[in-house]
Amino acid sequence: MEKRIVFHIDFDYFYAQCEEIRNPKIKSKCVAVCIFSDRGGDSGAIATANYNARKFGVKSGIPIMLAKNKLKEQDAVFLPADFDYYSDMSSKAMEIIEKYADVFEYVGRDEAYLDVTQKTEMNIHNAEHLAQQLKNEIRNSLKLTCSIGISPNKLLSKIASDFKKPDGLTTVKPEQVEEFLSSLKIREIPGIGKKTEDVFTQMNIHTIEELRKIDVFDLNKMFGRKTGTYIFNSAKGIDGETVRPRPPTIQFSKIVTLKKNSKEFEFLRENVEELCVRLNKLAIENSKMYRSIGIQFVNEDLSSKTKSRMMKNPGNNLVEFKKIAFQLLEDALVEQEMLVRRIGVRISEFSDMEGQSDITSYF
DNA sequence: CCCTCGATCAC
DNA sequence: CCTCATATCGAGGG
Repeated sequence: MEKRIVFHIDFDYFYAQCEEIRNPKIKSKCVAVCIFSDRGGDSGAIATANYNARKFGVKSGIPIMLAKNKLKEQDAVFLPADFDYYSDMSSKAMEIIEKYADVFEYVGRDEAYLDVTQKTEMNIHNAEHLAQQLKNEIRNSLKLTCSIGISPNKLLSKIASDFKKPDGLTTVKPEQVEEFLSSLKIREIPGIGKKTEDVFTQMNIHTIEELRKIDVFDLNKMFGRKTGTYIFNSAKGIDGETVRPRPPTIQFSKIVTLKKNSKEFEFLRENVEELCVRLNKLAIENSKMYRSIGIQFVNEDLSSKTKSRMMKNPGNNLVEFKKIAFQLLEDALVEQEMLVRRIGVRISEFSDMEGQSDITSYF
């Protein structure tokens, strides 16, 4: 278990690339894949954009309206997200990728880790050759491009796959780790987002080289034991996480944007009910019972509030589910000042059904 | 040790 | 102008 060779594979601008594959005519244009909310009009956000669009500042997460404004002078297409199609494309690609791995870890529709230590006999040249073959095979069979990072661990490979995109291949050998990381922005470390970055900016810390100078005790004080230690190790490229198949999902959630902002119980109740129905169906499809139920408000100002409750016993009875969800809603509304923009429901603390779903069948 | 809740990340 | 879904951590209270 001493040394490893790990790949991180990332499909380039995945949803937008899928759309280009389906309709190559749009490849020369700006392509933005949109998630429209239930408000109508252009309310919603960008899921992904191709590189033509990114040149104009259009990226995932920004409002559709803003993206349209940025691209108003351009030849651009705005397409509604078609997740079934992307999932199908993803499955086909993952099927190919698995074959190249000793151990395969699915991370999401557009991401995976591979441990290839055995397959490459721990040889970097073999690894680079294998990665190139893999890129070729998925390009030839699906017309899909991806970027791959190769290194001794998951952390470095993830950073490396992001280093050169699209269609990149980046290797970080053990002796190159320090040099590779030094010049990078701390934001490149997965898990360091906007908030964490802001804290370091305040301290005039921008690069990983600068980050390395901070004491682990100080980091622990600032971010807590787990995160502090994680950041400390990451700055040195240290990561012991093994590549392994993903454990089963431990929660399901659904959230909707309300037709209008509101804090009226009856209106919110109807929306919650709909979400309960969909989630309960999902639980049953997956043979899961849940023990915890939660609701979430996203307020007008985008701040959020959650309420949750644990049941004595796991179950998946829709009537019980709704009763608890409505109660949580009522409780949450008591102190509620602001209008609610979006409302969500969550179930967790799963246990498997195992045929004990219907106790009457025992008699 | 268990529960609830907010914060953060990242998509 | 602001989607959707999941996971994780830590504080605070029992």
